[in-house]
Amino acid sequence: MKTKLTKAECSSNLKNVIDALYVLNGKWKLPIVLSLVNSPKRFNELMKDVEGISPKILAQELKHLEQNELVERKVFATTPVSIVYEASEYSESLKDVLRTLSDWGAGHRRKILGR
Amino acid sequence: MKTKLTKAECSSNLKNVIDALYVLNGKWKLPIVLSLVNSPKRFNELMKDVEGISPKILAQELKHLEQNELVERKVFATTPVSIVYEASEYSESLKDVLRTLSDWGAGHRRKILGR
DNA sequence: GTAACCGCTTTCCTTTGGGAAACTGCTATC
DNA sequence: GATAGCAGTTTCCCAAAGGAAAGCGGTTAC
Repeated sequence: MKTKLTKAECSSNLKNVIDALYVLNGKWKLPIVLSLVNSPKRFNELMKDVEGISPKILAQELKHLEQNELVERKVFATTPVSIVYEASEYSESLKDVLRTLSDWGAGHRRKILGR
Repeated sequence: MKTKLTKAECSSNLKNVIDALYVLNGKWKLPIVLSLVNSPKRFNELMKDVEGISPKILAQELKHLEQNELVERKVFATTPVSIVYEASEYSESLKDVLRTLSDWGAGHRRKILGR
């Protein structure tokens, strides 16, 4: 059964959607999170794994992701201290979001570009 | 059962997610689509309904949405011709995407801001 | 014929995001 | 003592996104 989105579904949820997009937006946030989901990494390891990112942007995006509790910065009291970034348990909540976006994106590309 | 995203879920789907975000991104695309889902509208009606948008941006975003087949531009041979924009049937496919994003966004705001 | 409406387009400007390069303070190694 | 690595920061620059204002070609109402 096909139904249009209701008015309620539209307007009352727009703010939520915009909030969600704000967290995921930008060129690097998802690549960083996905790299950390594969394995925790140190700053310079991330620099190598996330190809093309500059240290300024990486530092900035890590702060944003930390504030949103998607990434955790762990400091170990070795000498010298070692700092490791890892995807938080909460970042698993993105699973549904990313699967839905991925499915729609794949279908959309097929529809618009035919491949 | 909680599981981390698999490597396959991560890297192979990143491009799809980025494609999806590209279509939805920007300050105005969702407000325009949602306004048109409520009811089809003419250009100047949209200008009033989507508060704060400039004609340049509205025209530009409508073209983008048309290219992505989310919005249809219909020309009626009245005198003078009347032009009506409406949400396409395909735009209903966004329903799942928007519900998922809205749910996550709402939960996320509660988590981060506590409201 | 003049004013007003419709559906835009054009020009110019500001803001934002992102990139390149150099630099910093600390530690460790040679 | 010099060099290198870590985890960034700072400065400067460029490009893309977006906004304000004006204009434009057509139509219709006065």
